[in-house]
Amino acid sequence: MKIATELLKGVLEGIVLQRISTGETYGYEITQYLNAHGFEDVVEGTVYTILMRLEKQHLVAIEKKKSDRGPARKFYRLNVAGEDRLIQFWQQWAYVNTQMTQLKESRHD
Amino acid sequence: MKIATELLKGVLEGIVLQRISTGETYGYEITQYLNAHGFEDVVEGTVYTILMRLEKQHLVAIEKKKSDRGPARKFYRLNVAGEDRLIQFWQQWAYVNTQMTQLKESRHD
DNA sequence: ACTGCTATATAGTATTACAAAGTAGTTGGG
DNA sequence: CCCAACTACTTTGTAATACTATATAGCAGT
Repeated sequence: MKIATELLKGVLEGIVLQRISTGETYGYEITQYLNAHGFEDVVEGTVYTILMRLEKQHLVAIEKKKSDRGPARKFYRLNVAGEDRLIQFWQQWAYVNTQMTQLKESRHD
Repeated sequence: MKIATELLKGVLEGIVLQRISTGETYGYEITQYLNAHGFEDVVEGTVYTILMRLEKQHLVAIEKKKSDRGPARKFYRLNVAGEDRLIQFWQQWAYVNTQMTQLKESRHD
């Protein structure tokens, strides 16, 4: 499904954090995963910008490892600040979700 | 609850469309309503820019009416294109929601 | 060599929410 | 009458973020 890119703002960062939190991973793999799981139009450039943003905000630990299939990979793991941010993200998401549902179901007086 | 403004991008337009769809309304009222229903930090400037965007995209019909309490109000109603857009919005929202839930519950192999 | 896949990086653009300030009409208190 | 408070709309500028497009590079198979 085609998703308006504006609807992904803020969401994609949460998704990337979530993906990293379940085990160390790297940009290319994250992109492939998202493309195969409902976010078909997300491109590499987007994921890499997010990863570099996370790094700049000190939410991740990075380790470079050689690959047997191509260039070296930069593996990401969440640090404590990253885990906190992820928790916050899901709380906000749940909250927005709740409010949206109520809004949709409510009528004018 | 404090919501990251990035998480509202795209969402607010849908909310405003939804609010208009349940009966003709105007900017100030929409702002008040949102502030009282989970979106406390949304300010007038934001709502008015959205309304003008909707107008520019020909999704609404506008009627100016005198108020007994202050300056004249600009009332908004959705036209057919606006209704379509609203339907699309909820479809995309539901889709993203589904994918997010699956993503949160999934683990690395 | 060339193609394709793996992998990272970055410059530029469009969109959008928010901050901040301004303009105006109406009402009620002093 | 003046001023504050509330109602109501508008506009300018800024920050954040996803996307477009492109570049770089390693490795494998033909």
